[in-house]
Parts: sequence; C-alpha cells; structure tokens
Amino acid sequence: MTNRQVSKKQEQRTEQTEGPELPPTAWAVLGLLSFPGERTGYDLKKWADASLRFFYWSPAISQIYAELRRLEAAGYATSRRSGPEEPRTKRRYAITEAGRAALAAWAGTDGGPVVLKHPLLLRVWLGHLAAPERLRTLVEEHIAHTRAELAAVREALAHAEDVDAWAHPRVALRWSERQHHAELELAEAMLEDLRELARQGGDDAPTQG
Amino acid sequence: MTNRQVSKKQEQRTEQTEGPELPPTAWAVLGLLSFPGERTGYDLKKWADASLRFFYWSPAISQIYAELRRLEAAGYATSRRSGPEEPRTKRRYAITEAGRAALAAWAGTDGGPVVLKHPLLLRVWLGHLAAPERLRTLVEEHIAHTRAELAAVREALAHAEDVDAWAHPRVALRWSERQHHAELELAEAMLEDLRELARQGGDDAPTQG
DNA sequence: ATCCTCATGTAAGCTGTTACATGATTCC
DNA sequence: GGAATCATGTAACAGCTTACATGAGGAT
Repeated sequence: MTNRQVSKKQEQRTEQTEGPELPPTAWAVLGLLSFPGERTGYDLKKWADASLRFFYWSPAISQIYAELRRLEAAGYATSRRSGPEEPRTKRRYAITEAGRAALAAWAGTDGGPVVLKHPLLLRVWLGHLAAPERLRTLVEEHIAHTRAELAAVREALAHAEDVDAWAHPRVALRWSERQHHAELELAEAMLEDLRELARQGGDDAPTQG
Repeated sequence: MTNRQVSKKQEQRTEQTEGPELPPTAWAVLGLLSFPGERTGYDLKKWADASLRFFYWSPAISQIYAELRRLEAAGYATSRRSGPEEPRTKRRYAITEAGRAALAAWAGTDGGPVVLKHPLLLRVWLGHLAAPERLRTLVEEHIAHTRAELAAVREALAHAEDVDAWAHPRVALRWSERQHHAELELAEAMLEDLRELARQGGDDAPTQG
C-alpha cells in the first residue's frame, strides 16, 4: 500500500467530536466523495464542473488536490495509488466513517448567508456612466449566457435521473433549474426597466468612448 | 469564446492607454465614489452595507481603505484631510475625471459569470446524510432570513426614491427586490420537493446523533 | 508526429478577512 | 463615567487562482 502516511498525532489532541475546522470548499469536496464510489481528484473536478457549480462553485483543480490532501490528513478520507494493473497511475480517494460523520454534522449546520456577486448588476448600478444601448446589450448577453447555463443544468438533471442515491442532488439541480429560469425573468424585467428609464430621461446618455 | 479571461500568452497590448488593472472591488468602490458628493471610507462602508451588498457584496472596511489608497495611487481618486474646521479628522475622497473615464470604460465591459455560493443548497445536495426534518428547518430558517433581507432591500429602495442621480441604483435595487422574492419562491418549491422525497423514501432517514 | 485528454502536483502571488491598535466624539 | 459610534489604519494569514512542470495514453 502506497498511501500517504497520516500520523496519529492529530488524532490524539482533538476531541472525538470536533475535527479540525475546515473551509466550505473542503466540505464540498468531501461531499463529492460522500456519494458511492472511489474517485480521483480529476474525476471530482469534472463532477464539480457538471453539477456543483450550478448552486455553489467549482474549485480549481489544484485546489481540489490540496483539499483532498487536507481531508486525508484529517482522517476524513483515505487514498490508494493504483498499481500496474491500470494503464495510468492515479490516486483514488474514498470517504472514511469519521469523514461521513463529520460531514453529516456539518450538513446540519447553519451555513450562513448566500454569496451573490452579480457583475452585470454592478454595471447596471453604474448605468449613469454608460451608453444606455450598451447596457442593454450587456443584459441581453447575460440572458443568452443564462439560457445556455439552463440547458447545462437540464443536462445534469437528465444525467441524474432515476438514480436512487442522487435524490438530493436532484433536488438541488431542480432548484438550480428554477433559479436559472428566475434569473431569465429577472433580466427581462430589468431590461424593461432600462427601456422605461431611457424613454423618460432620454437626454443624459453619455455617448463617449 | 469572447475576450473574457483570455490572458494566456495572448499578451497583445491594446493600444489605448490603459490604467493599471484593478480587481472588481476597486471598481465597486470607485463606483460608490461616482455618485455626487465627497465621502470617507467609513461612509462608503455604510453605503455598501445598505445597498451594494444586495446584488454584489460589501467589502470589509479595511479593504475599502486599501482600495481607496490604491485608487488614489492610480489617479482615479483624490483625497483631502479635513482641517480643524471639523470636529473629527477625516479623509474625504472624490473621483477624478480620469477615474470617471476609466470607470465608464470598465462599466461597458462584459463582467463574466455570476458568482453564486449557496450554503443551504450545498446542504440540501448532501441531504442523504441529514435528518430530513433538520434539513427542512434549515430551509425555513433561510426563508425567514430572506424575508428580512427583502425588507432591507425595500428600505433601501424607499431611501433612493425620487432622487434623479439614483435612477440606476434604483433599477439595481428593484432587481434585487424581485430577486429576493424569487429566492423565497425557490425555497418554498424546494421545501415541497423535500417533503415529497420524505413521503416516498421515508425510511432511509439517518437519525444518528 | 502531433495534439488532446488524463492525471497530479508545485510555486507565486493576489484578494480579502479577522484581529488588533488608536483616538476622538456623542449620547445617556 | 462608560458605551456606542465615528474614523483610520496595520499585521497576520487563510483561501484561491494562475501559471508552470511533468508525463502517460489515445486519437488522427
């Protein structure tokens, strides 16, 4: 066995109930691992890109590798290196019982406020500086992009169909589908607001640039 | 692909004189400054807490001070220290012409994808590990919190009423009002989904402590 | 032959947060 | 007199991203 050695040192000082404090990303990665099957960091990244990112976020691959090492050090995951029986050498990770317990405890926790950073809204907010038409174009591009994302969510949903173990991920993706739909309506309504603004104060439009 | 995140070796320079590249936070702070009036860092923080945060995010006060210094160094803002005519010594910032021009150029730019990190969804996604009832409680708490936020958005909107210079911030806040409303409906729908899930596979509920 | 995907990492560096330090003013 | 708010910063450091390094296997 060629796994990284986890010294027993950290086990000794931490109380049974409280592991080390981990950032949300670590829990997200551990969450990926909590579904059946062993996975490589590379696998996890693809999984995250295809589904996690719609309601949370997909960490950089290097970050995933880092979190996996941290999780293993914490005793929440184990890994083993594939031997010569496989074409490629890869390290597969699996969640441990301690990891599952810690994750379950964390999942029952209040996660705090939603983080929403909407670059488009920042620009609309600054609309007094922009050419109104350009602003509307930005909104329309956002709508187009959101439509594409919605299609991707639906693809993820289709992929998760009928698998028992994925009932909750399915709920999350359904939420995400509706969320993208709402985002489209929100953008359309804002477009209307912007048009209305242009109709009223149509003079003060900066046309520089 | 658009010119979003090209950056590789494409180090082709655009011939226009471009100021230093700034992070979105700097633009947000400069944006705060782009509305009429001189303001202190402290003022800006309150402004951001009361309105920017609903659709973007409110930086830490220490970060605001840092960005202001950076903006001044870039020539996008000027500051002057208040003299003895005022009770407190404070540093007031104002946007410069160069700053306004740079900000306007930036505002016409494609801002890239929305960042959405929804801690609640992360937990729902991991629902197979949680007690179903606990999960529903978390969603209900989220709903209560969102209602409070919605009230805060409405307060900000009321505060921005009838001021000509704030027409665009008002559009952004209106978007935010609708967004919070949508968030409530999304959460209610998810609650229904979770109840439905519980009705079907009601057995597999983990009840460990 | 070459390019793409698989696969795993290291290093540098920036963004941004928390905690801390400092002091004045206002309110009760 | 004490607390809250106003007001501005510094320092330490966590968290992440990008760029880079490396190499094998599969496809054209």
